[in-house]
Formats: sequence, C-alpha cells, structure tokens
Amino acid sequence: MTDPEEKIAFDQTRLDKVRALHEQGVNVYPHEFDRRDTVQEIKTRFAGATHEKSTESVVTAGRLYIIRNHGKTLFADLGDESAKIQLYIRKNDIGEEKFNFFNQYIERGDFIGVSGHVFRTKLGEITIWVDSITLLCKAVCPLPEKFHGLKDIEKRYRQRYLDLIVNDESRQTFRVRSKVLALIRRYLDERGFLEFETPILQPVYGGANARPFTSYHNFLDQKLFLRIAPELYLKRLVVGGFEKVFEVARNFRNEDIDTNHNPEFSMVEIYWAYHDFEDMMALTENFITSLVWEILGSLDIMFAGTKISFVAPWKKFSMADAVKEYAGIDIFAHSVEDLCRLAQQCGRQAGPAHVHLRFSGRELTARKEAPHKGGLCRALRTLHLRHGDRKRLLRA
RNA sequence: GGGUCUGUAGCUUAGUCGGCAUAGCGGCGGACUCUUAAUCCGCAGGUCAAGGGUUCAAAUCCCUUCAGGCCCGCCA
Repeated sequence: MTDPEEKIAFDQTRLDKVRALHEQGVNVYPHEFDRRDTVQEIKTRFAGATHEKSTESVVTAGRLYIIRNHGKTLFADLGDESAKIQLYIRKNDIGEEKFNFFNQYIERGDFIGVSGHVFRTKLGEITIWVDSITLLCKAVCPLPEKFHGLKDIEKRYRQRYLDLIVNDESRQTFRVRSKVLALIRRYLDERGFLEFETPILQPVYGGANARPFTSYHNFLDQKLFLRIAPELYLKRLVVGGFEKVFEVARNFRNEDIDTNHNPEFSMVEIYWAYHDFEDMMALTENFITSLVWEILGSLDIMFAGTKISFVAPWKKFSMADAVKEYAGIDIFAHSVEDLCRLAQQCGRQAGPAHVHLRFSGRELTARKEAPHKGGLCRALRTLHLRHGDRKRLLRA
C-alpha cells in the first residue's frame, strides 16, 4: 500500500550536485546505454580470471552499492538485477578530469555504465578494471545504511523498493512469487482449465464473510463494492456451460492488517464440473506438489525454522479427527458447553457461537465432507493445540 | 478489538532508579594507487514522536494524543 502522506526526502547535497551537473551541461539522466553484458554474464564468463587483465573488454551498467575511496584509486561495488561485481578505478587509467568528476559527483546509489577489462584482485575478487565511466542516473535519495541495512519492518513494507534494492532475500521472494503465478496458470492451462477475469466492482458482494471496501458509480448512481471473493461470478461461468474455470483473483477486504493479512490479496479459485471434493483434494495435492518441485527442485522446504515435506500422499483427515489427534479432544463426546469450557481451559476465547460456527464440523464430519483447512486451523486455535505445535499443521 | 513494547542526528543507536545529548555509518574538508562495513585526521549535523503536568532541574517520572512492532482474537 502507498501511504498518501508518504514524503520522499530528497537529499539536498545530492540535489545540489544534480543542479551543478546540469549547469555543466552533463546529462544526468541519459535515455539509453549500450550495455553489452550483465554482471552475472561477466562473472560467469570470467570465473577463471587471473591477476592479469583480460584482453576482452566488457561493458555493463548498474547501481553503485558502495564506494571505497583510496585517494588516487578507488573500489566500488556495482550491482544490476543479476548480481554484484567490484569495480577498480584508477586516476592513471581514466584521467584526472574523469577521476575528479567521479569523486565529486558520483556516489552511492547512482547508476553508472562502465567499460573495462576483467581481472582478479590480490584478495581473489573478480573485478572490472575500469577504463571509462558514464553517469546513467543520479540518485537524489541516499541508500539505506551500508552496514545495518534496512531492517525496520515498517519501512520495508511501506517502501518495498528500498527493501528490494538492499535485501536480496526479498528480491528472491518476489522472483518466486512471479514464477508461482506463471506456473499456476501453466498447470491449470495444461489441464484444460480456462482463466476468466470476473468483475471486481460488484453491486452485491459475496463468496466469503468479510467487510468490503465500498465505492460508488456516478453514472449508475449506485453503490458498488470491491469484491471480497470471485466465487459467485466463477460459478455463473459454470452455469453458463464452462466446465473447468479458475481465476487468479485480487480480492479486497476491509479488515485488520498484519504480516499475514493485507487489505488486498490474491487467491486462486477453481471450479470443476462433475467433480467432488475428493477430486479437488487430489488436484490440490498434485498442483501444490508440482509447484514446489518446479520452483525448488525439492519437496522438502524450510519455513520459519521448520522442515515441511510436500511428499504425496499428504495426510488427510476430518476436522474432528484433527482435533482429536492434536488437542486430544473427541468433539462427539462433549456438549457444546463442554467444548467451550475445554477451549477456555486451554486459554482460548470461545463462546457457544464460536463452537457452533466452528464446529458445525460435527455435522460436516458426519457427512464426510472435506476438512476445510481454514476450518481446521480455526478449530485447532479455538480448542488449542495441546502439543503446542501449530507448525505441524503445515505438514498435515 | 484486548495485551504488551517501542519512538533520540539522514540511517543504526547509547543514555531510561531526574543533573552538560552518546557513538558508528552517511554528509562535508583533508591523507592514502589491490580495498571488501577500507583505514587515518578534522568539521557540521538534535523541537530526544507531539502536547500538557510534576520539579530548582525532564530524553528520563505522570497524563493525553499520534505513529509503529510483537502476541492474542478475527479474516485468507
């Protein structure tokens, strides 16, 4: 989310430098640069570099992450989307004028293009021995602090671009997310599912229980809601005769925000005619397993310090059985009042409404309907995990 | 919604049983031609979140407000 009050603090000394460069006729924001190599390509191609400068030259570009100035020579780390590489710049090589220009006007955060030859320093670092520099984009905001980096959680969420600049894990998470979306679409497409874009502005919202965001259409003189789920419209497509439909849907819910809940979030909903929950469970198992395998090349992943195995077949059980296994409570052996009391003994808030809502599972289970994951988690939260290990749910 | 913790220089922070506002990074000036958070010397930089109160004296104690983190509840 973007905070409308967010003010970006331009650094005055940087703005002064931009102005000074303008006055000197230097183009601070040129339109293009003929980059011949990405940083990763250079690092791969010159993995065997020695202390001797390469005969082949390279031309690359990126953002300056740090500069180590040694007087008549300096080192800098240049990074593009693919990787980071060290630059070695000497007054003797690029000339006094260019060298002074760099010292005076180019700083951390700026984008530059460089050409040069590759070698390995005494300390073993693959480095570009630079022979020319072009300023490509002057940064007017300072980069986050070089040693501590950007750790402030609020800032990381509010200013994701900063997080992405300096935290490679975040960049990796974003890459994975993009890949997941592509793979979801490919997986379902290969199985004959069609994706549709259903209305986001809805006159009547439904498909979930949540408070909506409200908007208004001037021409229709009508209140409209941002959808809280795509369900009802996807079902209409099934009514219309499409037998396998899905949507990667952005939904909007006007509710509490925390690290796991955003007012706008994406979900995948799938509808499949002539198939029951057993088929959907099988599809889901295969679907998730395939995604994990394609992205990680493994079915065992570490999440929040816990190893999670996606190896099929997954354990499948009813909500009632889950409560029995993890909380040690047989919900069929107790009255609603007993269940409330048991929940409270475990330090959980629970009234009859909770139990009725959450444990309509009594009837659900009796009819052997699917254990809904959300329902399962809610049930276990309400009745508490006696073993105190909610993470094990992730394996279940 | 309930509980709890936090807010000090551009950033990261010390100081929190009241007594001159700390340091590192960054910035600016200077030295340095193989460094890795380079190093060394110097300088500038503060409405201690905001407002009120107690006190000779408040970053520090009290009250109110604002912003945020974490835990619980709820939703995905």
